[in-house]
Amino acid sequence: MSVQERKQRERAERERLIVATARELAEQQGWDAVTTRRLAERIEYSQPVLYSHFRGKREIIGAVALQGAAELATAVRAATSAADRPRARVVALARAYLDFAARNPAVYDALFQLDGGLAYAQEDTPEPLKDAFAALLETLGEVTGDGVQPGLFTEVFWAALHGLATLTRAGRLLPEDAEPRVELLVDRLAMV
Amino acid sequence: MSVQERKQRERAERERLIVATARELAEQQGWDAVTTRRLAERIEYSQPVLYSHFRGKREIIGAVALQGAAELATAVRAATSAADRPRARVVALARAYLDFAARNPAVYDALFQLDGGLAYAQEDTPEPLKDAFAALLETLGEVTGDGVQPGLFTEVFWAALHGLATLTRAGRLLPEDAEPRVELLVDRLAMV
DNA sequence: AATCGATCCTAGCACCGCTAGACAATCGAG
DNA sequence: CTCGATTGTCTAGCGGTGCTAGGATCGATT
Repeated sequence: MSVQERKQRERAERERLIVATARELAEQQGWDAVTTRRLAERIEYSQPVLYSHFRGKREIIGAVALQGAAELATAVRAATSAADRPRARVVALARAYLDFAARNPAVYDALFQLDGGLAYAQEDTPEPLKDAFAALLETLGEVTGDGVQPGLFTEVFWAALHGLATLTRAGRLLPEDAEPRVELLVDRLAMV
Repeated sequence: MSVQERKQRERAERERLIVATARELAEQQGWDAVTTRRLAERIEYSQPVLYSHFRGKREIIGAVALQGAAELATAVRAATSAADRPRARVVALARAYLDFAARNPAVYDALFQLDGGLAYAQEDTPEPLKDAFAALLETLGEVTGDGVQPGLFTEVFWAALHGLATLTRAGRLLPEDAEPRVELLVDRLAMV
């Protein structure tokens, strides 16, 4: 029995290695550089091994995305829990979100820009994604204002953050004015 | 002389054909399906002809993007000019923007999602892009509110719209609630 | 120790963006 | 009108991509 268990452990370990390597390579040189050949070479296995763990490249992207979603949720919760007043919590949330996107561009791309084959806003949405949204909802729910559904408010606030994150990263917005943009967004959207 | 002129005209015509075909193909089957081979086949020329008009595929995407920017600006101006009160203009702007993104997903991708090799937020930004931003600024400038730069406000509002557009298109937001999201966004962000 | 199943790799498919070089059509000079 | 030069286009091919079939090899079990 323990032989099989060891094999399973090694297999799981190798799968982690694949995801970590893909993520690392993507952060270093962009997702375009993450080819199955390069990835296989880095983990020191041949290409087909990748396909014994994942259906294809998109599933590898999806795995990185799920990892990122969990980290994003953690980062947001850590930032908001450190602030005591509602407005400060929202500001902290916004900063943490944009900071995460800026520091982990490849992961953010895997989450929201690339096709990782993940289902969103549905019944079978993976848990980490639902939880990341929940992390936003926890803080934004208390500044939603009257007559508005917290879920709807969170979607709009999230969309605004997402827009800022992607447009900034794509060079459409200059990063210098990031802070006043956050201030403006929070001042107007959040009912504090 | 007129022979050369005719050739130039034919060349320009063929260039339009390339851009139009690329756009059409992208809208029909997505940008992944826009390969140089398929594109060449559709315009009934060989691949290298494409490279006598554009440096490469990204420049073709860029050409579609510029076309889209001009149309977006037109659509926004048409929508806003049909409304008489400031709030109605902002709502019309938001609807027109999201509508454009929903109706021309491939063009919207070329503009903001893909790499078309275009410069943004800079000195040498192509005119259509600057003009599209100007179209937003014209309407949003009058609802910016005190103590805020219209440019900054426009960036934030635009980012929110962009976020809604992309997240909706990617299946991250359900399209059913689009209208209340717009209402919420305008109610909160615009100082009417 | 022999067997047999799991595991992995080599080799290759069809496709991608892009380009060198051959070829044909057209133009201008004599 | 002829002939060389120029312009335009195409065929063929390069190195790369994601992905997979099929053979080889290894190791656990009998």
